[in-house]
Amino acid sequence: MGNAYNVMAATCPSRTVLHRIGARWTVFIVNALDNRPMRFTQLKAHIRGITSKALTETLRAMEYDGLISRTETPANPPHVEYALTDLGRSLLTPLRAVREWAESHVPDIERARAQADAQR
Amino acid sequence: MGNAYNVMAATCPSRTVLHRIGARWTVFIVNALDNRPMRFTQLKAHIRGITSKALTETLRAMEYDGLISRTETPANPPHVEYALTDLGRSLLTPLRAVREWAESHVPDIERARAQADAQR
DNA sequence: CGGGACGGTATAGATTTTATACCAGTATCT
DNA sequence: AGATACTGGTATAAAATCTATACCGTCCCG
Repeated sequence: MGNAYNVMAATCPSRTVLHRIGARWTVFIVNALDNRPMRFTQLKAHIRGITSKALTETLRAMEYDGLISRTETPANPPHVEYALTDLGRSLLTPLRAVREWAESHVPDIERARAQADAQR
Repeated sequence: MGNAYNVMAATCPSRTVLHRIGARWTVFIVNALDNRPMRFTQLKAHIRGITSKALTETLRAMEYDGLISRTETPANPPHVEYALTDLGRSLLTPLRAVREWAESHVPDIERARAQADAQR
């Protein structure tokens, strides 16, 4: 019982989905919201190096896709919380694995690069 | 015993790694080489919509990072085979999960988008 | 009144991706 | 012999995306 979608097909909707979840900052936001909701400035501080614009745009796209919820509490200073939805939480499993792979294979990659550099 | 790397730090080497494995076409190539080596034109035909340039550059970067091997067999017409290395195969597990998530959650995402569109 | 926190926008420049064409070497067809 | 096709790519320019930097309005605190 495979499903009908195949990312290898240029026009398959799953490719759009893969493109979205593979976007530059999505993996960071999903991992950041892992176990707690976060506010805009918290996210910006936590994901070092992201600009407000990139954060805003990625959050908007993820909200549109139903991966996160945006909750505005009327108060001042303004209080806006972002949290993973159930759908977003289901994405956490694979994306956490990707993050963990990156963090645990740095030495392997550096070794491969050094070896490739030495070869020439 | 966590490791010393953290992708949330702007200058952590793991971020460079994450950036590389999150690059546009890496997930496609890793999944395509899943169970068999493939030649350039096979890959290009299998991953519908990729251009020669994107394929060449992604393959070169992945080879540099030690994720794939490139084997040129002296024959004509030219015969060049790309295959996952052990390191690349270890990346297959998380990236296959990402691909599968994309393929299996298309209806959820489409539903969320339709609902967001309806709301305005 | 001055200054800061919050949740962002605006604008322009840099980088990356895509589209389109083209190439050299060999083999095969006519 | 000449035309054609397949392989594994390059070259070039245009289009899309990402980053850097500055700035905003509202409110509160002192």
